[in-house]
Amino acid sequence: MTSRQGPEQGAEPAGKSLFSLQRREKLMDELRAHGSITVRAIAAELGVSELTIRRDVNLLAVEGLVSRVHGGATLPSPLDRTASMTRQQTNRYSIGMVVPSLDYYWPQVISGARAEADERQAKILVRGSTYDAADNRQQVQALLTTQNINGLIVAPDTTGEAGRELLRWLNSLPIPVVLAERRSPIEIPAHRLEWVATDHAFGAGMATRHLWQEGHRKIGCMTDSNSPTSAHVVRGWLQALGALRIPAAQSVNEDSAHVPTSDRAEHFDRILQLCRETDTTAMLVHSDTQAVAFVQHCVDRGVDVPGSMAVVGYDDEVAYLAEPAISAVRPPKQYVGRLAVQLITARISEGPKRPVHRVQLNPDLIVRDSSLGGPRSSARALEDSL
Amino acid sequence: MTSRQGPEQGAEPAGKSLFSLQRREKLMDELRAHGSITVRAIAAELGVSELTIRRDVNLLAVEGLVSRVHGGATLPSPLDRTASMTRQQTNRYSIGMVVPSLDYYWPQVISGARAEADERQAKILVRGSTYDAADNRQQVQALLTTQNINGLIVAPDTTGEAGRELLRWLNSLPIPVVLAERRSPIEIPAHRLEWVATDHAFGAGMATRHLWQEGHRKIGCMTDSNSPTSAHVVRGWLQALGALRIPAAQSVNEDSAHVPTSDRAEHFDRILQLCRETDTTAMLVHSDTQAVAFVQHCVDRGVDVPGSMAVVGYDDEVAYLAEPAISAVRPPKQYVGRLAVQLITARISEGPKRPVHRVQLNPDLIVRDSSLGGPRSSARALEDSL
DNA sequence: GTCAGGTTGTTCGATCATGATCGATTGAGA
DNA sequence: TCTCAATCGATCATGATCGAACAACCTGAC
Repeated sequence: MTSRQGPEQGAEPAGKSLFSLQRREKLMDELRAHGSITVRAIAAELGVSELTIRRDVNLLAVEGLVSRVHGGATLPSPLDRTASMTRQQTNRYSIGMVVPSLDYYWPQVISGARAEADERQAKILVRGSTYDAADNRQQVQALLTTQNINGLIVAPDTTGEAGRELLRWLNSLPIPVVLAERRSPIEIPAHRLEWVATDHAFGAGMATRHLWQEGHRKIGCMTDSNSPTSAHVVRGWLQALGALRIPAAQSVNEDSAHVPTSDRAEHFDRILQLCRETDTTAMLVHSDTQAVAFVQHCVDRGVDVPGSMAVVGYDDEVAYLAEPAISAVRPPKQYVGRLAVQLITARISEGPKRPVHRVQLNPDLIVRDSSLGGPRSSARALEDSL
Repeated sequence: MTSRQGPEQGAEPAGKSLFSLQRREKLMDELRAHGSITVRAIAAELGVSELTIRRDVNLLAVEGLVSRVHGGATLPSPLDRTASMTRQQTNRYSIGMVVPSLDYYWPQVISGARAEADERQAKILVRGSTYDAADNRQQVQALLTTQNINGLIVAPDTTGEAGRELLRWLNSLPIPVVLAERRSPIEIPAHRLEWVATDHAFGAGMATRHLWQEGHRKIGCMTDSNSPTSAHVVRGWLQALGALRIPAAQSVNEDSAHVPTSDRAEHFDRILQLCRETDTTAMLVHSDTQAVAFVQHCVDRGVDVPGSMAVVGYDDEVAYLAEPAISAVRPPKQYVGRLAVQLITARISEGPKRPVHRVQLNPDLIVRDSSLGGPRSSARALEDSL
């Protein structure tokens, strides 16, 4: 509603008179930028009398937003004895949240975010989107224009030129932005973006090492390149193979992204065939739903799990439902949501002086039956069973 | 983010006068960093009379925030009978902290950690060590056996086999461990180690891009391979060169680690010579102390800074002291300490269910005079001046 | 037009922060 | 234990800053 001028008011000290609210905003900006202000300097800069500024400072001090000192004000300091003891104000922020899916993975992230927001008396406004940059932007835009939000948590598509452009745009928004389960590239244009993401490469590595420790010496990987997670899983798997001195070139690495459900059985048969040919006795399967289907297929084909084919799923939504129950890597989804809210609220209250935070969380490995015991009678069993 | 900052800012002696509250905060910072202060030193540093400092100390002593001693003040000691008995209940946690240096870089990290610990009613026990794995271990061992600590913050040597072994040992300790300004490798044996570290590569990249934007097209790098930071600085610099399409192979990249002070002038002359030969008009210099010496040398040799040689220092301890004042990358040291304490206390109270956190913080670029304006008359001026 | 309510500016005595002086006190070394 | 230099605190002077009271101004409602 109020049209703001440029970042610096520039040449007109006494130009358009600001409303008191804008004055106080400006004052807080200066304060956050420099850590302190003098009444005199601000009064001169805004072209108002010092008394007016003093009144503003008093007002802000009552709200606990600044500490009054003789001659000016500083950021609230614990040394400030006059600080009101009623710390927890009606500090309610509105935080927008745009996630690419409302039925897979993200509900738990949202739940974590909501829990944290409750504790901080903030409100979360969620919008579902897709895994597509254009739609991401549309949803964010909708939040920005229809709601009055103080910060944004978003899990955008970061791939391709559209993804990079989207990141640049997010980086330039006037409100703080935190990416969830996404990283900003090292490029400068996104230098303000903070993020919290699960270290999926670590998780994949952990799963691979677990299979190795159980006795498997050929470990394959089944991916779903539809998901942005898959690239990290493959990276972690390859890294682990390297560390374990397993030749990656001969390892089974199949993608199921574009296999229609009708061809799934055939697809799995081909993978089992590949495993037999390469003596592969264990598979890391991205998306546990896929893992459940794969284990089911193995059981149907008489392939013993885990005796002839050990399976670790990546992600842990339904892995426990299979028979046998599937070991799975479990990303700390609740914590991702919680942390995103923590980052955004801290950023809103501390301003740009706070350094940009980028957090990785390690997933857990939940060991169930599908990966225990090591290969039994090696590839023979698998061969016999077919 | 990049912030423009006048010459007066920070801790310079005769700079802008601070408010009393800020003085007291600064005083507490110093106190937390070093454990004690002298009235004289603080008075000199802040450019105020000793009486003023004494008054501040009295004030803080009345609030129980310091213990007065003859000539200065110390952190509140239980032996101090004058302390108001309004103290809260006993500390909830004791946190050990082992840092490789007590006079460079780390005091500010300690100060941040102590400040955060105060707010969480925890106690920090600091031990100075060296940049050597064996001594790191000894100091940690000493803390473990002589004190009853609930968690450990440590900045160990992570290089070589000794470093890896040390990390394995730290990972296996029965108490939570957080690394400060160090990362654990992707290796599994350190999978429980959490860390918080400045993204020095990002900082170096930011500095390089800043120089590029100022018009420099050949940007060199001077390192100090004694420091564990240097490798990251070089990495960030090279990355940025790549992104800016500056050929790295022909770029000046010199190390000053093993140059004795006596040969320094000669060493700098050689670097200037190299810059002339390669048309290099800007240098990123690791450790701002080195940058100060380098700028001094340039001025002595009649090389105009920033006209003929622009300089950005890495680290911002003394960069503002040079003439001209040196632009510098400033790591968020206070925040590193704060965050380390946050991580360790959260880990202690939430237990192993909490996922492993690994946090990177971005440094700031403080732009001063030594890098502004771009190359003037290119390499000619540099050549003429020699 | 007028009046109420809000915001801003001016004046001036009160208050505050700081430094200088100078005895009183302290404590480390002889 | 003694001594002496360093440190401390009471007091005052000075200049800057603050706040109460009132005046001026703007705005919108009736």
